[in-house]
Amino acid sequence: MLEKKYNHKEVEEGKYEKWLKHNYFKAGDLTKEAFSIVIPPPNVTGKLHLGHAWDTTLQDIIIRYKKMDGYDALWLPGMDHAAIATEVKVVDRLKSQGINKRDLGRDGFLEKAWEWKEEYAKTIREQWGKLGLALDYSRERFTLDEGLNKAVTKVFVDLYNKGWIYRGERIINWDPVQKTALSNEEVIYKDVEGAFYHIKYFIEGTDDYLEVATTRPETLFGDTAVAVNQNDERYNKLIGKNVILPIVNKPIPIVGDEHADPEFGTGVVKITPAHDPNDFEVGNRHNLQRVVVMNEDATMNENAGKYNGMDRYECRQALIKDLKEADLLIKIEKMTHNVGHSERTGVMVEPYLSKQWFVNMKELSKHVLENQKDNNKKVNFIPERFEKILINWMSDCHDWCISRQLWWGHRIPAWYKNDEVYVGVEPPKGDGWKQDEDVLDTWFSSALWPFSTLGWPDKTPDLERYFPNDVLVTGYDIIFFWVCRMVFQSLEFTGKRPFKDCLIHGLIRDKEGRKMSKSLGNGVDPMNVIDTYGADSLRWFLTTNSAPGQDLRYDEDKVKATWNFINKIWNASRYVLMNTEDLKEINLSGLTSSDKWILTKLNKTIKNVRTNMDKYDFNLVGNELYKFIWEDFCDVYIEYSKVSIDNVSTKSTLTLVLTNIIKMLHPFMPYVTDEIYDSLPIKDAKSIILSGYPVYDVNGIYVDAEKEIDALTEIIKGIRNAKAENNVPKGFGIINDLGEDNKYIIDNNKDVLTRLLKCDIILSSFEGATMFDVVFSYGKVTLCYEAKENSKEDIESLEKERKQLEESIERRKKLLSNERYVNNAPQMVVKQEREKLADEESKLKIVLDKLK
RNA sequence: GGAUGCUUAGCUCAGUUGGUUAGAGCACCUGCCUUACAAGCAGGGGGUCAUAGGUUCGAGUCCUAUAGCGUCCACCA
Repeated sequence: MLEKKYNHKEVEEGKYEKWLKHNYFKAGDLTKEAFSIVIPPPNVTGKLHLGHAWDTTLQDIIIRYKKMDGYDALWLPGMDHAAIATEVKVVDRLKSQGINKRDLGRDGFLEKAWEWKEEYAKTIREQWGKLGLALDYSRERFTLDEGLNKAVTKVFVDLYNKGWIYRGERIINWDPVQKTALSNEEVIYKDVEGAFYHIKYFIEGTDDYLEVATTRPETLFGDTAVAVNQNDERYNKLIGKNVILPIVNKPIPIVGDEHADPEFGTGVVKITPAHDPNDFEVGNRHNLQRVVVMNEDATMNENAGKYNGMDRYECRQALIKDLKEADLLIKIEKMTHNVGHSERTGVMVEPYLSKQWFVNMKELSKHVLENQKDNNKKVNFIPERFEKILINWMSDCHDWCISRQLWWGHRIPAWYKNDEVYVGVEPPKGDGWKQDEDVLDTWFSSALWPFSTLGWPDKTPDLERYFPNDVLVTGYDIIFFWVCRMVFQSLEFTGKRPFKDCLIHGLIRDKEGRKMSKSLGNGVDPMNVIDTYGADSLRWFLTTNSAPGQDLRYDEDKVKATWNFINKIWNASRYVLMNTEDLKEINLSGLTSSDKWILTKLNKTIKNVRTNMDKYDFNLVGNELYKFIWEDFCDVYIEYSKVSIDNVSTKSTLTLVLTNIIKMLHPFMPYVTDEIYDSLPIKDAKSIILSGYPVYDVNGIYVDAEKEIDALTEIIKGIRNAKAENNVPKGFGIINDLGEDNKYIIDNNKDVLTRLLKCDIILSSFEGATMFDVVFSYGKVTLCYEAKENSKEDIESLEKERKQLEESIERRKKLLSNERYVNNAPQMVVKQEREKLADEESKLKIVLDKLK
């Protein structure tokens, strides 16, 4: 028997360990149809946050649903090495211990990084356990493990051999703290207070100058031209002449290029091909030299002359001072502009000319776009609109810079000897070859996650069976740098989409709608929520409180409300268990009308729940279940069942309905439903996880009983309402005036009525006191009680009701006299409209009587 | 500049293929310790669905425009 009150801590204690011990999460039953999900691997950089809890709970719901519904459902766990993110953290930790990364050397550092990984992997696994996730740990993978390295290497070598991976000098986003290249996606743009420095560039051999406006004066040493627009009449006659580069006193050409916008700034742009991506392009068009003026740590190099060795900002100040003194600075104009910062180290990114590896995206993205046109092969986004992010990104994507000057990651399988380059799975034969020092972008390995985790490139049975995955669940924020890349790599290397469905959810925010972040300190630790309210409450809150693809605000009150809901379920279960201890078997012969009614509602609920589960519309499932459990089952059926609780049919119905309720709830609330299931007098499986998901049964629909009890419930509600509004005293009676066809509704349910209404008796007639009718669409019930004067408030409320009824009747009459409405609207709708009208007309009559 | 989401009750949000006086939770008011549950039960109040047009017999729902809030991408010498 269950404890008197729901105690989430007691309920959840030890259950996960029990599930693991029984191997309930292990996939591989070949007699069943396969279903698979791979977890989006969390970074091993820290603890899981609420966003992870949301994302993984959604997946757990799907997996548990499919398992119960007879599938061999695999949920494959794993984590991401998160190259730069982790390396930054490990470096920081070493620094706090007084250790420098370079002093450790590559192997020594990697040892520390692996220690870090093990530490955080352990924390993450514990958190998964607290959330109750049905993960198959026998298949856990890591993006840097041996198998994945094999996959990564093969992909790199194959793409290289196709000519789609190349090495080249480009302007890349350079992180001068971590001393590595970054991809565009690793750069965060922020508004920064800066200035436009207007500098004189004298035209060679004259006293005239061009006014050049720049936000980055320190890059001046790398200027190899200034550009003006060909159509800019102010300057175009100067094209071909030279200007003298200030401070350096070296002539550089004036070129005509469309990059110079006459409307912007002064219309004259200094061209620094080695430090600006646009200037790089201009440089290519005009064959300009590329002069790098900074070192890897963003200090100035020898090309900066006397500023050599200064930090870039230090140099800026010194240079401005010198320009001022030389009367070369015209003005400094304050402005805010958007500047890129490294996502991980926060430092301002330096556009930097360097030799990096790139993936040419042209063919790869073309395949994705073509594939999305085929309904049988495409990735189905849910909600559909998120497909646009994929399409947009694939239609206009730049080459992908994949090399990183880090140690923590997959090392690039390229070797160099003098001018020779070798790329291959195995190191080259012979002496003198030196392997590339760099590693690959972390997304290069996570892009292969859906198939590399299943054994690819080997043809393993798991790959055969569980690929493509059935669904991938992730937030919209990483569609473009993860989902997109999985799609093109999968199409390229397996010939198939990585997953059939891609379920997208939003971001979790704080109560005020702000993003949760460390700097705001508004983050909520899911483990604290679990401690206070239980994993079941958290899970239900996360998955039933927003529409698909929409953001979600964390609201503790709602988690609390969920706890109350679970407590309600708990108590309803106690009621059922208390009354069914002696039940030996489910026996549905001799069902009462209310038994049939709840079975009918149950069946309809099952149907709707399944439909919405299949659409991943868990918010609707939540509404459906909440309403069915709290209103239909608790408020109505349990109350009605109290008059027939000695019947085996009622005991059986209670057990059956409760069993189905907790089964439908199980994917959302695994712990409490497991606990209740184990307490049931009659069970169909060893554990709720192994039991079947409820199935809609056409024979379980009792139309007449449904109508009868719906009507009865409406009558009870109507009388309660009338009672409350008219201050009807306790000892009142009612007369059954429902008419011949409907009389049975009251006659058959006298016990229920007297119990719930607390009325003395059901009368055949009543004399000598006040009576009034409560009217329903199928007849009326007369309330009989000792009369009292209408109070002022009563009259006011009656007048209000009269007004409302009159207006409503007017509206309906008008509608029904509209021929086009009557002819075009569905007959059912018109019929209902007529019934409502009749209903209101008789109600109005009563109100008018009372007002007399 | 391009794309995209949102605007519904005091607050947070639902609202299926258009069906006719719009739903939930929390909050609020009234009455109840009724043997599953007072973290509960019963009853109630509260919204011209951002604005303006349009399509339709009928619009919260479809179309167009506008406003406000938010997000992403690109550019920013």
